[in-house]
Amino acid sequence: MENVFDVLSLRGFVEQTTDDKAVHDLLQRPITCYIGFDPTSHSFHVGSLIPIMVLAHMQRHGHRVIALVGGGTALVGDPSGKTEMRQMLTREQVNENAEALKKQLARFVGFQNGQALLLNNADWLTRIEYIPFLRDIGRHFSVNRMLTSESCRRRLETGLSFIEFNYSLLQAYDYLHLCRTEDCLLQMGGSDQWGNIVAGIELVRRVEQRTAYGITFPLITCSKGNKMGKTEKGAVWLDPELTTPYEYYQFWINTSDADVTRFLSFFTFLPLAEIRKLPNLMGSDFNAAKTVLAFEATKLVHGHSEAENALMASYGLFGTRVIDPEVIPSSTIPRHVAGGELKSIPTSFIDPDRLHKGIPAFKLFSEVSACASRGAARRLLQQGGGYVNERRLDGIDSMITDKDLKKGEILLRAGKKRYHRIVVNTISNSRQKK
RNA sequence: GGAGGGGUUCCCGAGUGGCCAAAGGGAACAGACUGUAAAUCUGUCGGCGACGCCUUCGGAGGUUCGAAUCCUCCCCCCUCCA
Repeated sequence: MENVFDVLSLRGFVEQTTDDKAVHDLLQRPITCYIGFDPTSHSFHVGSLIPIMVLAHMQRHGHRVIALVGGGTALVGDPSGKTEMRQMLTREQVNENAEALKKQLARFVGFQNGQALLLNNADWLTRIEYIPFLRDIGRHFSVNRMLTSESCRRRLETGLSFIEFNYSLLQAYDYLHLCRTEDCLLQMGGSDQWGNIVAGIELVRRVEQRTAYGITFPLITCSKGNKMGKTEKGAVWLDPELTTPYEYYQFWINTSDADVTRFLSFFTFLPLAEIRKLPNLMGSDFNAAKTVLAFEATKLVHGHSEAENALMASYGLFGTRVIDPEVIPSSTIPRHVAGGELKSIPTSFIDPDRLHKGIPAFKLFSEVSACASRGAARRLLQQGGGYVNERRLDGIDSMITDKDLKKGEILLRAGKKRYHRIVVNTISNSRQKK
């Protein structure tokens, strides 16, 4: 079997390793590896996709993967990067979150038969006794050394509490623990975790006299250099309740040209050879590649049929695209469909009576949260960004009435690409808001 | 515990009695141009059926015709001293 390390490197996942050759050799045989995840939310967002994809690649290449939920470390706060101390969670919250995260993870990684584990470090960290910990673990850490670390130095300027300063000890202890109990010898993480990973490796060497390894991923940014995963509505979540499949699809299709091939290799399992073979993309050719990206990425998180719905809705709104069979042949994207079915775009229901009387457009836009507030909706209309059934509304006094109905629906558009569907409510009392 | 410096609208950061819903920048949004891209230019950027009203400048009171700005108490952060 192919060595994962080569796959990961070629796909751009590897930023740094503790020893390229040794890591490569290590991965020749099935091993156990882990990545830590933050359990402060009950859903991942796209920012966590890189580590998730790495776990998936690992497992696909026969390795056993551990997703470590930092329930214990979440009680402490990580000094690296963040300027603020992390908000602390109760164990119950962490457990709930961990359960939810596991479900999302299960779309990428199989947990059957122990081929993947989800562990919570609260299980061992909360049992630590202070004195033995100091004596057995603490002695191996040099404060001088810790102070020179990038993450500490930055925080020393703004202030760093002792509890945060200890974070890397706990992180290192996790590694030691997993090495002992699960024979885990590889930890991976974002580049901001480098220091913590190395600390763990050193602890393992000193205590167990074993050599452990580490890999870090690059921080994924858009080509513009800002962090990815944000839209006007905030973070892009994997949970369909927080970010619907349609919105998720839209997020990916709005990828910048410069990021498309990179994102295809990061966020899909499509063969690298095919991604590289994309016909030299020119101008609007990029859109075909983006469509594949959006479809595949949505399929991974929400399943094939949701991805197809999102695709159809997008075709209906933005025009159908025929995806050339030459473009990423392995993709299961439907290649010759006509769009139309809009049911997966954000939808609100409205009372027929209200519509009959007429509703000021700005009210309706804000009510269905196509705009953040009525003021924002007024601004939108003033600036010519409000549309009803693709007809631009002029003036802030525009009314929307049942004359605007088309087949019992009204299609609102805010700006260039934010659509919202209004459906007349036939069952009078189920007024729904989104 | 002592001395000093701070907490401003999403973020950074001006503002030290009325001209302040608060400079400037960033982010974001809209329009034009495009390809649901980028860059660029222009506009918007607390809430409200809105030439007015309401709520914001760490929290609570107070002085004043009038407070982000002055006073009192409290909370939090930073620096130095103990």
